[in-house]
Amino acid sequence: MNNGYTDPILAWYEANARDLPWRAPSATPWGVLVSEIMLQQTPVSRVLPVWHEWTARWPTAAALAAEPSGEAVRAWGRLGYPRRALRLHGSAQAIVERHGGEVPSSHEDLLALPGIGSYTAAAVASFAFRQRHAVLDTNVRRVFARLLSGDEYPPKSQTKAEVAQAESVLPLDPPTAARWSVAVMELGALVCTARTPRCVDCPVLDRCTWHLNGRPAYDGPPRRGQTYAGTDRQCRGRLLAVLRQAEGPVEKPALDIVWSDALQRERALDTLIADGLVDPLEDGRYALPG
DNA sequence: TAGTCGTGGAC
DNA sequence: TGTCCAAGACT
Repeated sequence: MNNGYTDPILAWYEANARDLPWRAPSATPWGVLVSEIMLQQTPVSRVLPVWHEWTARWPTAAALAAEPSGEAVRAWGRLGYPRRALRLHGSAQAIVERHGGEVPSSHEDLLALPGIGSYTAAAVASFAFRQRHAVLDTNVRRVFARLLSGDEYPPKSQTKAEVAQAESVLPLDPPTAARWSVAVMELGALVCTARTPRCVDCPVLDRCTWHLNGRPAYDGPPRRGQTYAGTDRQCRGRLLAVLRQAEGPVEKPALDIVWSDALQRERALDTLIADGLVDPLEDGRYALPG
C-alpha cells in the first residue's frame, strides 16, 4: 500500500488543499457532476461564480431537466465549449428518466451520460461516492510523467501504460484512493504545473524521477498550439454571444454584424444549428433552443 | 486518431 | 505581444 509517495502527498493535500465548494461535505453528487463538466478545459477561477449560480438555481438534476436547454446555454455564460451546457442538460434529463433523479454512482452508468467520458465518470464516482478509480486528468498525467517516468510531459494521448501506472499506485482502500486522486490532481494544479513547476514546494521532490534526472527538457514532438483569431470557433462564439445576451429571438442582421466574412459566418451558424445550440425559427429569426 | 470545439489569464 | 495553457469529450 505505501509506495513512498502516498503518505507525503496525502499529508501535503491535507495542509494545502484549496477550499473549493464542490469539495465541501455539503456538496451533493449533482453539484460534483456539475463542477466536473464545467472544469473540463476551464480554470477553477472562472468556474466558481457560474457553479454557484447553477447550483443555487438548479439544486437537483430534476430542476435543470425541467427547463429548456436554451436556459442552460444562456446560464453557461462565457465558460466556453457551450456544447457542455447542452450535454449537462441532457445528462439531467437522463438522470431523471433512467435513475429516478439521483446521480448514478456506478462508473458504467455515469459513462453512459452525455458529455461524460472516462475521466469525468471516474472523477464523479471517486469524489462524490468515494469509490476506487484511477482518475487520469491532465494534472495527474503530468505528475506521474514526472514522478514515475522522468518525462516533463505525458504523451499527447492517454496510453494503456499510463492507466496501468496510475492503478499501480492507487491505494487499495476506496476512500483513501479517492483522497489520493484529488490530492495528486491538486499537486499538479498548484505545484507540479505545466509551465513553471514549483519544485521547492513539492512533498515528493526527493522521489521525483524527472528531478533526479536533472529535469531534462521535453524532447517529443511539438505540442500543437491552438490559433484562435479568425477561426470558426471564434465566429461561433461571437454568434452565440449575441443570442445569450438577447432576451428573445433575434433578427438575422443582429448576427451578421458580429462577423464580416459571410461565407464563414453562414458555415458557423449552420454548425451551431446542427449542434442544437441555435434554433432557426420559422419566421426567419434565431433563438436559443427550447 | 487526429481535428474540432471557447474563453481568458499568465508570463 | 504572442504563445501557452486550463479537472476532456466526441467523431
